[in-house]
Amino acid sequence: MRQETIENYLKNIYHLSIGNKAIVGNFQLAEKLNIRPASVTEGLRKLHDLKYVIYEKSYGTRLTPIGAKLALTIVRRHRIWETYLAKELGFGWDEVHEIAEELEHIQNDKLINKLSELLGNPVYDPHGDPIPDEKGKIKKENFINLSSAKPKNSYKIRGVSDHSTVFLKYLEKHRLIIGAHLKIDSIEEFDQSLIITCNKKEVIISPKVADNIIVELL
Amino acid sequence: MRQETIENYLKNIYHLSIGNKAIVGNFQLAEKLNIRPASVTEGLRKLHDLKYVIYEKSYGTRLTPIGAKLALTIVRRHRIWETYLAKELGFGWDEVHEIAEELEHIQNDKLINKLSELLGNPVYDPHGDPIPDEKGKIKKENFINLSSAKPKNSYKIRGVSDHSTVFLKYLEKHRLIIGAHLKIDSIEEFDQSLIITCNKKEVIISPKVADNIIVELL
DNA sequence: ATTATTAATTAGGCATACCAAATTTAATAA
DNA sequence: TTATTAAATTTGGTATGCCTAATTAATAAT
Repeated sequence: MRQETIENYLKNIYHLSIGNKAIVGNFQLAEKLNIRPASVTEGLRKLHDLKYVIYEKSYGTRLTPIGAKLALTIVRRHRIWETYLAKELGFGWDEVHEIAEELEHIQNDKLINKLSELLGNPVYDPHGDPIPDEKGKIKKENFINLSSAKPKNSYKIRGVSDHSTVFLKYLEKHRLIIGAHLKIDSIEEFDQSLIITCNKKEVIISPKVADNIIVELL
Repeated sequence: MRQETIENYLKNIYHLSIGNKAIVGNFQLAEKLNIRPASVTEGLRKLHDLKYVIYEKSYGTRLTPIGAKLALTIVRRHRIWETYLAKELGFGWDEVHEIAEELEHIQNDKLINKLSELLGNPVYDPHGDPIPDEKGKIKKENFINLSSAKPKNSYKIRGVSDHSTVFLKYLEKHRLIIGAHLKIDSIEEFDQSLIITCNKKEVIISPKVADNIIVELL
């Protein structure tokens, strides 16, 4: 199996098992990998043989310790590159994801460690995601999705789940950036829209948008 | 055809047509690409269809303007990355080639231009090779191989043809680095070894080594 | 000019990573 | 419990990029 293929599978299994539940289904994984479920079945069987995952057919998949370690290596590479591109080269937070998607497959740990050092060993990337350290240790915070926040409470934006350019450009337009404070005024009963105050301005946010903003209760 | 495959073919055709002659043979190209001649025949037919090369069977191959442009893009990427790794991240000149071999396939011109700018738009990489500019324009110098240098003349080292770690470590050990001045004392008749003086020390150099050192007559 | 020799091509094959269509398995609702 | 629906798997197939072995073409040597 090509190294890049392995890495893309493991990375996405990792993200799915963090974001949703421990056991990952083929259908979701197929969507993330942009391939058909039939191909995923095949790929997972190989990754199982390679001891990267435990794949029980028609049930689900989870990472082995070996697989998790490699997954975290890729996540680290990705987030270090994103941080580097934004901080050192002046790319926008909406541009870095795509480039890092390629750079994360460069096989050289010394390179990543040098970049990390140059950046002062950052713990968060430009999207607010925690960067695993060299050993794969990653900060675990109990931030929540804005979509599950309660009215009248105040929150601080800590990150985003969607990294696409369109989404990030949208957030920027409304000044909904990492670190910003916001208060939930009310929740629209009809469609679950949030009416929030941020930067002294009222903004209405769709449930889909709220679902991709990560906040911390203040 | 995968982009990386295309790029590796074109890059190597470019290097062979500069170093040797305009028309490149399959056998040499196979060696450079580390694949068998039979596979090269197949690859070249495809590159011909894609208009990157003009391939005349059993005769040879040359780049089209389109192909040359892409080849120079790859060469630029490679050399910018090498310079970046050496100058900004402190990698040794013997380490950078391998890493750049991967990095050169990252598809983002803005990235390369930002790196170039950060470095002050360098014209030479750590091995003394000229870096093409954004338009593909590359400095053409008439340096010569040390192996074709004449006794009693003095030269300045301007570059190397082989970029392998072993070779570069060897040169470093003898202080035969870019910029160093040397004088050819004599040429051994028996095996064409060169007896040279560099940094006030006499060094004996094999023809193979001399063939991979590029010098300028002083 | 004929013969070696070396290079290039053809023919037939293999592994990877994907696919669509048909089928099976599991989960959910009636 | 059975019917319905959704997810996962199997089967058979494709394109890519390589390979070896056999053959043909070009080059060099006698």
